[in-house]
Amino acid sequence: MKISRIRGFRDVVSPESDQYEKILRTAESILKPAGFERVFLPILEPTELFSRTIGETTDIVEKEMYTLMDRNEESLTLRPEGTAGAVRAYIEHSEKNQDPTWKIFYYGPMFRHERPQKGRQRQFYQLGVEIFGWSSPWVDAELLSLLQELWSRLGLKDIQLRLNSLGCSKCRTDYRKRLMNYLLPLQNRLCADCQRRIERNPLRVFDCKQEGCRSVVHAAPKTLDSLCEDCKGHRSRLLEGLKTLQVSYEEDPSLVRGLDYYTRTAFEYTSDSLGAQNAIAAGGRYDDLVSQLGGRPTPAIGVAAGLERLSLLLQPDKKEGLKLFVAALGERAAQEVVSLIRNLRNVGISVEWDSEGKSLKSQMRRADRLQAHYVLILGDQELQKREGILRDLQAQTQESIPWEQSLKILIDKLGSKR
RNA sequence: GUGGCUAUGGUGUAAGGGCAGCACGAGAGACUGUGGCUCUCUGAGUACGGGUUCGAAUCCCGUUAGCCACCCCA
Repeated sequence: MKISRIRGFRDVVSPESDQYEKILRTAESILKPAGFERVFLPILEPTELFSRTIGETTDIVEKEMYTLMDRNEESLTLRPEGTAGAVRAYIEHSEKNQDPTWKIFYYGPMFRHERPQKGRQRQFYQLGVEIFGWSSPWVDAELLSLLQELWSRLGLKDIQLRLNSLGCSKCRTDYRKRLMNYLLPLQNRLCADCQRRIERNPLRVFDCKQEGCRSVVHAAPKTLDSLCEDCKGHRSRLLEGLKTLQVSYEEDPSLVRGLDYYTRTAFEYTSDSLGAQNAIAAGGRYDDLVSQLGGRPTPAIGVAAGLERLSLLLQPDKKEGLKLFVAALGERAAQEVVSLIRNLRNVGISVEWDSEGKSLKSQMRRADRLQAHYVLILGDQELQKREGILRDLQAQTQESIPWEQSLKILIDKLGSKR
């Protein structure tokens, strides 16, 4: 019986996988010089880690988590996002080595039980970046600047940065009160979903796309107006920093994030060419999260970028052609050829061959299809003469080379190119 | 989770109650040891399960999956 993949879980194969690689390589080349270390974090965590951090009333926790019982009756969950696990790791890590700062990035699968759509899978891949231990708005500005650099090096155009400040826990509760006071008398103008949201999570009303709700929200008090002096200062210094670093942005007071732990800076990168699933990366500051999970109070900021959405935006790269195809005719030729192939590969020259003993024509065809630059032909005649034929497929020329020196000759000829 | 649309070789498509065809790709050959162009041949398909009918790719129902919107979000 054929067993097929489960819904929303995909095999990421070439050329998409090549693009994931490219994104990761590029990100690494930007982040490493900025002092970030690459970490590998667990995919499975205690359920409580997510329910406590992301927010009990969020969609993610309420209905999208892959939760399972371990053999010892402990409830475990496949991580729906990366930050909670990173914070957990930070707490354990910083206890050990006394250093309150940590700059990390990681990459891996996340899991949410949503209805699949283009750019939305149940297992999806995120690149996460987290910075622990600094509260200065310069850190926010630098992170946004690194991201801008990443988009630009990946050749992405038309990426918008939307920015908001949600305030610290104090201004958030103040604001929440003001917002509820404003919304309650207007309840009947809101859709059913939003009426429920007022009590549970009034900020979410801002996300609603219903006509009635939008008009109500339009005149609603904004987070920006409720910021305390410190938060206002943080915001304005961040905006100055962005100016200095020439990071372009657009302020969006209605931007609230789907996770409850954000404080102060919240941001989202979107692209117009992705349809409804238009967010390619998002993040923000979460200054209370570390202490909330039992660590020493530590300010932090982070971002998550979705690889499938990024790769949808990337132009496909043309594949690098093969350097050498070895056409060995017969078993004896195969015996001669295999260690040469290994040695060439060991110095970084890409080599393929076909061990099925196909006809020369068939092997030449394959070499052509693989866009090989050269073909090395070894058959009975060549074995007799102890030489091989090296054909340059692009130049359409060929020459005989003495077999005993073939390794050296090939390395000379093919090694340094490109 | 809700609603809509869709499902034919590996890929892209035709047949709209009556013989499942075409193109590309793949494999072999024409060229007996040399790729690309050309030609020939070969393999490969109606997502799955029911129903209507003399007869179903085609009509109906269910399932599954994909896409789109909602929702949500990366």
